[in-house]
Amino acid sequence: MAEKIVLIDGHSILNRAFFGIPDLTNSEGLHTNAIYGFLNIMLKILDEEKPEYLTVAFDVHAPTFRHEMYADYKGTRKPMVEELRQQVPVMKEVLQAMGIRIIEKAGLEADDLLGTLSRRCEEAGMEVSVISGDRDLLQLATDHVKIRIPKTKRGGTEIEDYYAADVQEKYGVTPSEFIDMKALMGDASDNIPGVPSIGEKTASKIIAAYHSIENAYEHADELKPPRASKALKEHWDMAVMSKTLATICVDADIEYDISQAKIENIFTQEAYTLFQRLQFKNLLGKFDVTGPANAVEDHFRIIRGREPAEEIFDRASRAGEVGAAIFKDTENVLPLFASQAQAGGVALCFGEEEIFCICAEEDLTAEEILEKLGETAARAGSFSMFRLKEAMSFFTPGNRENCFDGIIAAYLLNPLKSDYTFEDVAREQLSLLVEDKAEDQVKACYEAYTAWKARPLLLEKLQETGMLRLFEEIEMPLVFALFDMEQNGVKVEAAELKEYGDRLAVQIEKLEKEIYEESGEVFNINSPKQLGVILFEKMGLKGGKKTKTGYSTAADVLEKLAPEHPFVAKILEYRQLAKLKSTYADGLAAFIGEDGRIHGKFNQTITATGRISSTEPNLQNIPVRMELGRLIRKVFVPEDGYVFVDADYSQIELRVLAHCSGDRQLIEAYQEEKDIHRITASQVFHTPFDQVTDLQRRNAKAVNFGIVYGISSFGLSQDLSITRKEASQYIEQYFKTYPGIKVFLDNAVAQAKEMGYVTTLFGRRRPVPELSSSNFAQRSFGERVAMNSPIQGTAADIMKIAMIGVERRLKENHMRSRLVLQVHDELLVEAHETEIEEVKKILKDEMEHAASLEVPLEVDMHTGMSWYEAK
DNA sequence: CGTCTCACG
DNA sequence: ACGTACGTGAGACGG
Repeated sequence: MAEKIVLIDGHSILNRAFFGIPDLTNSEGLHTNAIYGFLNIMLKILDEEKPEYLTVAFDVHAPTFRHEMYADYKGTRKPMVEELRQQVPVMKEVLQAMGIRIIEKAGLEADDLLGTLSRRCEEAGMEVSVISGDRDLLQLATDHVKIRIPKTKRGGTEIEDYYAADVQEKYGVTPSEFIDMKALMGDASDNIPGVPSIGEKTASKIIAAYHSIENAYEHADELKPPRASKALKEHWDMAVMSKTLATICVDADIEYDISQAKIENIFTQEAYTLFQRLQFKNLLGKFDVTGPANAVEDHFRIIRGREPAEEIFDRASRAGEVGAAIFKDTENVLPLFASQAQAGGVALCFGEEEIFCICAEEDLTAEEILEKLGETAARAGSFSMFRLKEAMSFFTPGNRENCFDGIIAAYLLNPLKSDYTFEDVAREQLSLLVEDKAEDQVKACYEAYTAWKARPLLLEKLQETGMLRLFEEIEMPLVFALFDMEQNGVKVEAAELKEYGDRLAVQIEKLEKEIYEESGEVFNINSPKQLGVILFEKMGLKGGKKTKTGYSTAADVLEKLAPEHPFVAKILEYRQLAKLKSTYADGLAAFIGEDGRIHGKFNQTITATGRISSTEPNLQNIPVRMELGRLIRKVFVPEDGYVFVDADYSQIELRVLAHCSGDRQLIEAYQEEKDIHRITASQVFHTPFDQVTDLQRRNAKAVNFGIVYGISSFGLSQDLSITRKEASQYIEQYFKTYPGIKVFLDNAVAQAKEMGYVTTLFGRRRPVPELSSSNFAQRSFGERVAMNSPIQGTAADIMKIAMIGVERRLKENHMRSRLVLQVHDELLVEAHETEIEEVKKILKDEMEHAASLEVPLEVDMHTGMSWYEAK
């Protein structure tokens, strides 16, 4: 059987993949979608065809022979968008790593390379497949040269195949006649002019009848549509030129040694490393990874019984470094209570070949195993796990100082991911692939091994990125502070909450009735779609469309209509009440535990900036701005014998900005310790401090906020309901007043552009991949992120330091008071009534001294018998 | 499961 | 001409 070669049109397939696949970026901010798509297409074809040889052709971006001849027509090629351009060299790197032959030659287009190679290979008796997205190449089709055009459709790529006969069938002309057809009809995408007024239909008819433009020209008078006849005679020179442009060269002078195109193993170690960097997870499965992968499978042992288990724990304790994982008992759990599954045992690793799975049995219960685990943690040199905070609901590590959480490390190294798993860490740090199907015990062994093995690597990366101290001194201690806070929970009066909900229900029902009556029909007020139709069609209000699915009924739209239309005001009120009832009254009630407290989760690996997030329920968005909503805070109460002490930072972000920018004016303004917005207004509007009007102050405040968010004239104009021009003037004035701020913000963007990330005062990094986008909106977003993240992130760092300090002091002094909530710039402590003054002192002290800035950190504090009172 | 809306800092 | 204020989470709707 004849040997096979596959020839790929590099740029064309890369281009196809780029536009066919949604944007992907790796953690370095490198766009990868085109490379990913290219590889998928290539692998699919290799799989199908199993060729002996493979070569990828690229254009060299210099004017080529054919370009030069008719520079006017071929000169204006659109520049490639940045996201695609940056992928080209990486694509070549990938191919090289896979040992795939690349061919490119200055002065030749990929088409010509492909044409020449396909001809030569065919002559050498081979079967040739040419892969391209470009139909131009159809002219190369023969009985042994197959042109394959991939189409990215939903649900995979389909490939259209063309031998010479297929071209004939589909287009009614032979492959070589295809050139003549192009010469007549032209091709806008390739800047081939063609003959005016001749399109695809006419060209096809003419060439089918006369086979070449030369022959057609000789019979020009007979040509069917008289218009075409005239055009061809008048524009014969265009036709000739177009034919030259459209003809792919098949005898270019290139050196090509077929033996270099031989396909060896393309899944090389080098390629694996590169794929990892590009984060092509599902392509990694195609590699045959040997080595570390077997460490776990080959060496783990299942330990049953008390004595052997105790021996392992003992050996682990004496080992310097220990990795551990807890696995669930899947056998003795009713499916209904799966979420409350008990531990089935633990896996331990303390050496390359020391991997053990210790299972609970009758003579050794899970409780005992977990207790031993805590003791082992206390005695080991280092103790590594994943999701330590979650694991701590099963056991108590005897020492918090030597603990390591690989998930937290992974988060710091790339805070943009939506989830973090030990499998990802194993793959990224150890090139270790964990089988999805592995049973729980085996998975736990992998997890323990990964915890043990990846720890030094992760620490080294944290060191390299300047985040080791952040990790060791802030994030790891915070794990325990958050754990304690979750365990503490916050007391919520269930009965009062229900009463509040009932009161809302009455009002909601009343409003509902009125709304149905006034609109003349019963509809779902909660459905923006239905509501939009009622308001803007049935009732004919003006205030046009906005969203893709219909009319916008967002509050800011409705608020503009409300003064004129009491009906709209009722909708807004209904919305407000419905939200309070469903999200807060009913929503919170569902989370009250048997101890009368809500134990929400405080998550450490969610936000891109370093803030903590709160879920199940979200306790960081309990209403406060509107009185009716604020009332909910009355049900958050301290235990008998306790009082709430609430402490919040005053304008921490602006103070961070003052410090980080070093702007003398703003720093001095803060050292005055007066109303900062008024000072800003006074300086920006050149008005004496005590003559600043309310409007001026309000505007200055909005600008201050805007600066923190990464100011844009559009955003500010929206916020203040002014024109963009006015907003621009405010911003300009602001920057004139505080020139240091402008320099700081510009620097942040510049640094992000250069390095690809921004940092906080404590070294926390946030990558900003959006800055390399060619899309204006995306890029602008990146700029705002670059301005905002260092500020928001530094404030988050400071609060974390404060929390750790507060927790530490409360514990050190053996106090009964406890931290129950964190709301970004606010801490809520449930203080024992004998400890109130001490708690206040600790809060003030730890919060104000969490960081030493050029401006003082100020804390406002209140006490009360509910969160409502204490705020 | 994506979109819209809205609660917080 | 475009189309955004930064960071979150949850509930409701509707395909």
